[in-house]
Amino acid sequence: MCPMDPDRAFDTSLSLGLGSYGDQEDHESKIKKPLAKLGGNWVACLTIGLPGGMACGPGGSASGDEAGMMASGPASSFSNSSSVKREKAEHGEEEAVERGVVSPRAAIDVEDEDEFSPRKKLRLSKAQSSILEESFKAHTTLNTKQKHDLANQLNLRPRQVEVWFQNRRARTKLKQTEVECEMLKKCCETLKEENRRLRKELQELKSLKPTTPVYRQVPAAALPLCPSCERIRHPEFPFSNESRLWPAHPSAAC
DNA sequence: TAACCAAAGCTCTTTACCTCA
DNA sequence: TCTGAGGTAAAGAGCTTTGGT
Repeated sequence: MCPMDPDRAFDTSLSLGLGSYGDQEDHESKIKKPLAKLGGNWVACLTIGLPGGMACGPGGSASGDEAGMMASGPASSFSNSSSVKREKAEHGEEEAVERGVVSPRAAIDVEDEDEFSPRKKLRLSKAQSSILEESFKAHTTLNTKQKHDLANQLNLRPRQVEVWFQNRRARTKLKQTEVECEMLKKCCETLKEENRRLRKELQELKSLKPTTPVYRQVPAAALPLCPSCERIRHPEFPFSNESRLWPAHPSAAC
């Protein structure tokens, strides 16, 4: 599989009998790629299946007053020093923000981009995550205008919104893969059971009519095929040696 | 019209940080 | 208090598409 070829990669993972994608295409995305199809039924199911507000992560330290949080600016914060950690541990994140120990994200980004280390880990507030989730439900990819609008609304950088959507698509795809894996496992079990049942049936038929040639009871689909032309093996010599396996075969390769 | 190039955007993978049991 | 696992924001590599020249 070529990881850099989304088409092929996606075909490999999705062509295994699910076939229930919606026709929804993200018309605002200029790339009509398979991932855009994830905006269809499967994504909808997965999204609904996730617990509400899950995307805000395990932090959950918010008091639940989301309106208040949004009104006072993003509660997202960085832990850039041990003193900040201590402050947050002792007084809670919101209080740290209020006390100015943890700066609002927007102020850091816009005004002092280079003040902190390159890896700036933030945690989105519940309100921010909720809005992003709602937006993701509407469209799994964003055009430039949508990205900037959302960034303004959430007081984030457009790049952060972009990254969030990238990660969100990745999570969706991962979930989807897990769902498919489970379905394939079940399918495999069903086929195994069917195989056992047919074998048992075959044994019973054999015991009833021991003189009947076996090949007449075997469905065509179960007969061996020529690897080059895929013709069914000649019924007159079902168990003959290799030189007589394909007596009427037109190909010299066999 | 074809070839080239740069920018933008995407996926995939990895890294770093945070939280929790 | 320490630690490992899990979740997730962010970064980097590489690819594709698109628009300009």
